[in-house]
Amino acid sequence: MVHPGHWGVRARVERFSEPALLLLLRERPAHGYELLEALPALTGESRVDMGNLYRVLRALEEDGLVTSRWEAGEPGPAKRIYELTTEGKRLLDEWAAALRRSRDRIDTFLERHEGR
Amino acid sequence: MVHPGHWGVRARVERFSEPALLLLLRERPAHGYELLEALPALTGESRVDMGNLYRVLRALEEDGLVTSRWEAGEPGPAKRIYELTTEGKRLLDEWAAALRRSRDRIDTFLERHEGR
DNA sequence: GATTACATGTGTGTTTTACATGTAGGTGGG
DNA sequence: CCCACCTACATGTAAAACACACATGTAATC
Repeated sequence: MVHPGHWGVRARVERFSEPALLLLLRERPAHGYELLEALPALTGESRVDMGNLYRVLRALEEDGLVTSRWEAGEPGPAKRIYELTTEGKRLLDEWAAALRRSRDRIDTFLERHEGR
Repeated sequence: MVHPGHWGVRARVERFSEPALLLLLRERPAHGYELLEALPALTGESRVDMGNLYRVLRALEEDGLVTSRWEAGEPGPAKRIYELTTEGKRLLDEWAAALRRSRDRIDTFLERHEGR
């Protein structure tokens, strides 16, 4: 976004949907589409990109941070249910720690901005 | 960073060096190298990339958010001194507002993470 | 006069994010 | 029954942001 005379500012945290995802999954197992609908409440974005969401979920699974199983039978297309592993919970805690540091940095900035 | 079994988390705010830059310039005009040394205290990063810093400065200037003048005479190489414009100050305030929202989102996340 | 430090840049590849599109089963209407 | 639409999962690709490496010139200092 640097240069088109536009300069829209959002102050997004990089890959914030990732810890949000992990937090939702710690609360209870869920399938992708469900997470897609629950995420905006946490991220503040109006919507989250599906493509990236599923990619992150698969990558998380590859590294053993979540597990998944196919849930058939119910009406509608088969759902892939994701569940957080112990490793995944550890990652979530790392994210929380990093986010705490990030928040403190923002606070420092804001205090300095108000002029103190 | 998604996929190589690595999952390093930093929770950086996107383009955070930009508002940091503007804040420093509001405090007083400065040249690039000076900003480079002052930035880590605000951003929390060990160092800031020069290339990107100068690119951001030029882009800001292109859009009238900062102005610059060459300062010769003094010992050492000529310095390009950057100064914040009124437009630039307005942008800084927008950033501050966005950062406040971002901090509140993080707080919401953290509270939900502690389980409340 | 070679080396080091200051100061300003450019070039290029990687990572992250956004946008567009594709597949496929189930549901309800005409 | 077949067409439109919804749910659910997935890939392709391009733009944005970022990091790493390199290039240039001036001046102090050894």
